[in-house]
Amino acid sequence: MKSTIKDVAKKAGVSIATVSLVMHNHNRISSDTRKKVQKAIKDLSYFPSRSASNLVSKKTGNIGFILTDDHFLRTEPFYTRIFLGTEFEAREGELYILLTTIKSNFSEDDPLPRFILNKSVDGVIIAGKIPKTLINRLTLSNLPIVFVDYIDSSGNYPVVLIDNIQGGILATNHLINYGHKNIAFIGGDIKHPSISERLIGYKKALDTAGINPDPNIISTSYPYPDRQNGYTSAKELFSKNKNITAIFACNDAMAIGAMHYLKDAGYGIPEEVSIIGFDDVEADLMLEPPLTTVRVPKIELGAEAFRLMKSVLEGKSLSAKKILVPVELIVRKSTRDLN
Amino acid sequence: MKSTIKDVAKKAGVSIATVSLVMHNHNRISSDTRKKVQKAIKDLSYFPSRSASNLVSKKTGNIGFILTDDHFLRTEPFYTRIFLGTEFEAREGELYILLTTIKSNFSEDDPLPRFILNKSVDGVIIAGKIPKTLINRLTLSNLPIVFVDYIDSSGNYPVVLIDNIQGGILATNHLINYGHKNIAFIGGDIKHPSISERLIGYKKALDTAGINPDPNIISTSYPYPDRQNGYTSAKELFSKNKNITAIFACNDAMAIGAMHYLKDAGYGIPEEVSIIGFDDVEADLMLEPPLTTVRVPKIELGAEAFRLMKSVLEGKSLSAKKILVPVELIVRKSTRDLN
DNA sequence: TTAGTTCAGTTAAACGTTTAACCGTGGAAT
DNA sequence: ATTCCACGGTTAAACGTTTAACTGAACTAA
Repeated sequence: MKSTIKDVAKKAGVSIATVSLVMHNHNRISSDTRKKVQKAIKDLSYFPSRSASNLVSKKTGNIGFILTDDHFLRTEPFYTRIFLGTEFEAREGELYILLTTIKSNFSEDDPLPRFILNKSVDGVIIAGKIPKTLINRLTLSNLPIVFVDYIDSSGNYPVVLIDNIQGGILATNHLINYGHKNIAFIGGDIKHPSISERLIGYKKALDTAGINPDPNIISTSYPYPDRQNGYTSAKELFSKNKNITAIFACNDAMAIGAMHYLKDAGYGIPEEVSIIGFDDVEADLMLEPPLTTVRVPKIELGAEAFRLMKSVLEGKSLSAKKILVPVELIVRKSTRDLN
Repeated sequence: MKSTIKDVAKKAGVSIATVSLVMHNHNRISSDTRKKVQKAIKDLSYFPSRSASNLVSKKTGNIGFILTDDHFLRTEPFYTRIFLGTEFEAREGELYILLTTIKSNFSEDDPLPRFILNKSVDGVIIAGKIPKTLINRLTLSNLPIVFVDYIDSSGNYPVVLIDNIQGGILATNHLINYGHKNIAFIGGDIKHPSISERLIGYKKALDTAGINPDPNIISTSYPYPDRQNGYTSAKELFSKNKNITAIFACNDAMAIGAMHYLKDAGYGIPEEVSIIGFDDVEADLMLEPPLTTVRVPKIELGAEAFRLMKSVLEGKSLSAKKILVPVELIVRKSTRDLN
């Protein structure tokens, strides 16, 4: 039923090698023959067998995509969007993406993803922060690895990152331009490189504006950046300093949590307190007021990671190329111009 | 570097056929030989090449998993959990899951998922409601199809479903047992089979309790079951009938929307109005009060779908087996006992 | 003793590609 | 006229499995 390269060759009256060469756009073939073959391919709706071609080319044709359970199931679809970007980009080509999750607390004894163990992938894309022990063990497999939105400090890997410093500056400058001076920072986990970079951006912007950042209004000690911790951080911040007029939260989930606190505490948003988030997730638009934020192009991040992986596989790319994806300020209603 | 079946054969001093037979637990092999071979396999950490074995067995070793973008990116991780269940279950075996999304408004002209086009899967799992036109076109490919949490009315396919009627009864009975009589129903889209079944359960429970359902407090005309529509439905319901003391919402997103309305309108939950949802998503616990709901075992649904697919592939299962997965009442704080 | 059967393992073909090496033809250069 | 080369295509080996058919040894039954 399913047609093979032989059927095509017979129908076009050429050898199977010719068909193969046509499939790969090899230029050894005259355009006459090429057309004949292409017609045959179309008529028989021929698709080459992946197994056969992988077998001889010693590729698997798959890319593994690793996420932690937490990230995959996150309420705000952030990493799922990144995955989707990778999938979209892969659709153009021959490679398939094998998605798997690992436990967030992946330990020394947990088995590696099976596509690593039985060598069913040509490379691995890792999205978001994952346990160090996994990275170490992955390295042993000698597979090309590309990181997205996270890079282990020690590692020298190709990576696609958000331009976090720029984002931090963008957000902070927006507030500064709106006349704010007491700008609180809600970071969540300072050990996360993205957060520390956004903090750098924040400080840099403050510095160029000649504002001295009050360490009391910087909160960076909550390990998990969710709504709950956004709420708690905001509460803590206001207990230390009542003069805060604006908050820069390092992701929208924490921003939403902080907004909840502000409402509970009776602060008007943005009349009394302005707030800006980071990520740009759907929920932002449902909020009252809609959240001003820094947009992270999630689909683009995933697509870029795939392209990077491809160029690594083709040997085109230097082994540790870093790509910084720019972010964009999205002004909505949660920040107020004091001028 | 990577060892092949030949290496194992040489090391164990047998033929490659013997190795293959051992790998497949064939009983033609003496336990002595078997042990020798297994040792060699382990020593060389041999894994058979998927390409090679797929090539000869004419399988792809992959299962496609199709979701709409909407479902994949849904704020409440419902279908992503189902996918994860499938992935978990697949991890035990040899099959890989290829996840892809299609546009929710998939039309006649949109291309089929590429794994269908180039025949890279042995079967397809479809989760959630997808456009009819996709189903029709999929059928032409002659691939085994398994549905999860949705079944096209016309179709006679193997399917894993939630026991929606039971769920409807469970939810409604809970409210009845708590002494409620004016129980509103928020369904979203009545054309969705799950919703119509839950409505059946609702009416059945009311009926056995001798309560006559007021058609005015049944809302089933919003196409998309999200928070927004939950809010709107509740508002509408209360504008028609002020005596409602309880709401059964067909998913937690709509329940959350309805809760928002209740709060905005000044109704105490559960003092004045009780509310029960359906699905059991993480967000439920964050709510104030935490939402009583009907738990859908999402991971289990996905796992069951995979098992069903496997048995279909092995020819074990009748072509149109239906599996009903039971649901469970989770009582939290959003419903009040009037007795 | 002989023929048949079972057991445990081997042989070899087949799966559908890719690609290095080869080949024949026609023209260009000498 | 001879040599060379470019062009356009073909041949055939190789990739790593699975499995039907085969083989040889040991045992059984008559």
